[in-house]
Amino acid sequence: MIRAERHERILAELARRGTISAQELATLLDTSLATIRRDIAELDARKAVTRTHGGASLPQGREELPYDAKMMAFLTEKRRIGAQIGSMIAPGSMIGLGGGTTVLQILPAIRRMRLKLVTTAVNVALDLRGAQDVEVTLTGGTLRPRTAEMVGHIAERTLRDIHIDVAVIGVDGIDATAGFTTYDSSEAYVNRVMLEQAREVWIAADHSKFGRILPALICPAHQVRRIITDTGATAVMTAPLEALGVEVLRV
Amino acid sequence: MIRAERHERILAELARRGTISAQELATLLDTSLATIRRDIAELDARKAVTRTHGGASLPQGREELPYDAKMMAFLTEKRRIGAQIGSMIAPGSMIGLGGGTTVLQILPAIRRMRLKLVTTAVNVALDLRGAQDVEVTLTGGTLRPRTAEMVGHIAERTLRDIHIDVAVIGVDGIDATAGFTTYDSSEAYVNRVMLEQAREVWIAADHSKFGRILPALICPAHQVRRIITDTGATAVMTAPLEALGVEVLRV
DNA sequence: ATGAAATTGATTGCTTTTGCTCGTATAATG
DNA sequence: CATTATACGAGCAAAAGCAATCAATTTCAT
Repeated sequence: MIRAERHERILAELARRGTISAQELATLLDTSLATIRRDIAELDARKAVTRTHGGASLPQGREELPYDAKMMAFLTEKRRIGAQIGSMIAPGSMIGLGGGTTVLQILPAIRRMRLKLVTTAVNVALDLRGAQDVEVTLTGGTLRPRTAEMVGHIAERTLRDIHIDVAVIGVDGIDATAGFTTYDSSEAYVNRVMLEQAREVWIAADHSKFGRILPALICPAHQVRRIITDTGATAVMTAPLEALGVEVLRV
Repeated sequence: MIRAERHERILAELARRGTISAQELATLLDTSLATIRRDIAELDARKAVTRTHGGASLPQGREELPYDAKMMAFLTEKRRIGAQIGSMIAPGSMIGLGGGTTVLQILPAIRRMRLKLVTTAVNVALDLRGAQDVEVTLTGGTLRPRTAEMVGHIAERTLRDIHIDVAVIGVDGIDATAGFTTYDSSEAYVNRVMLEQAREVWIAADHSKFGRILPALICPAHQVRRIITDTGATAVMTAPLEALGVEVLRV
């Protein structure tokens, strides 16, 4: 039996049973324990299974949010930014939230507030599940695997029917002339729709985003009311934006 | 039997009975008391169970655990049901998935398939993020905290624009005359819309759901093509449904 | 066909897990 | 309250599982 076939059958057996011992697999697939262990190790390295003493089990579908390493960059700054934004949000208002690691840091500050909220980010929604007084609406749409954001015409249509008091989105690039940009154009487009539905637009971004220009335009600089960033943003970085009427808040 | 399996079966037994003695577990799992005690201690350390003199019981007081317990009840049966459903799904088809703990067990079987999929359940979507060949669409809508399902007119509108080959939903009650029912009427309604968009409707439910009638009707029995359940479902339970032309599959 | 590379299965020494025993602690019963 | 049965924890020896290595086999490209 070829390796790929063994792997398939191991996964199939696990899907059926949840856990299985190396012994059983060796019997089932009529091969040696050494080979089974190697297989399990490989599948484990690919995160397809979880290796345990004596066998393997299905990886726990932990509701883990899709960021880890990226989350580490400027985490403390992002936390401060998030807390600041939370404190500026009026209770009872309708908030639009995009995706991204910085936006995620707003959630601890608002989960005890009374709010209505619409989001394109699945992880935002999941995090706020359980927040008693936050009514969460998801836009729906096609799921983008990397960021867990929903995009496409479904998301757009949902947003077009909603009036948002404040939309808060994260961006990957901030530049006075190039505007606010990100990597993915479909995400950028959905964000733009959200902004168009909002009376007021805030950008949450740590200082590393200043001066960067990325392929997908979300919106030009003047459409944004304020940027909430950290104290690492120098006057040189922010002055061109302030000249365009964008308020920059450093926390 | 490997440790992970023992843990799972301890949790499953607890989910069903609420409390169990170490003695019984030792007999049930055919292992020594010492090992059972160690297992219980580990699960207790993880807060998955509460250790008591003589055995273990479900941890009380916390809000989330009923869901965990629901998940663990008949888990092995649900896994088999899920695997069976996965094997019956045609590659390339458009699948609609509802929420619920049984439906969740389908995911291991389909995450390596090439599929399009629409779901009302946020946790289904998040779980399938990363499945290379599965294109996931979320319906959007208002998030129900307890089940993480999306309901309301947004979900309905999204579904109305989608043609589904097979819709698979979990239910809480199965009764030939009362039909398929669940606790929450808004979830029931969204599920019904999904069924209406589907060429074929399958129900995934362990045998404990037979004979139960709950407040919210999803659809009458005859609208369903087949029920996939476990071997615990007796002929007495299933005959009235089969008389209505519903195929019942026991796995 | 031939040699290189990859895969497999067996062996060995080492680690983890398991089950047993015994003294102590806990709960139930009269 | 004292007694008794049961459960518990710790320590330890046996068993099971594991990593590393290596020889045999298969696969593949030339």
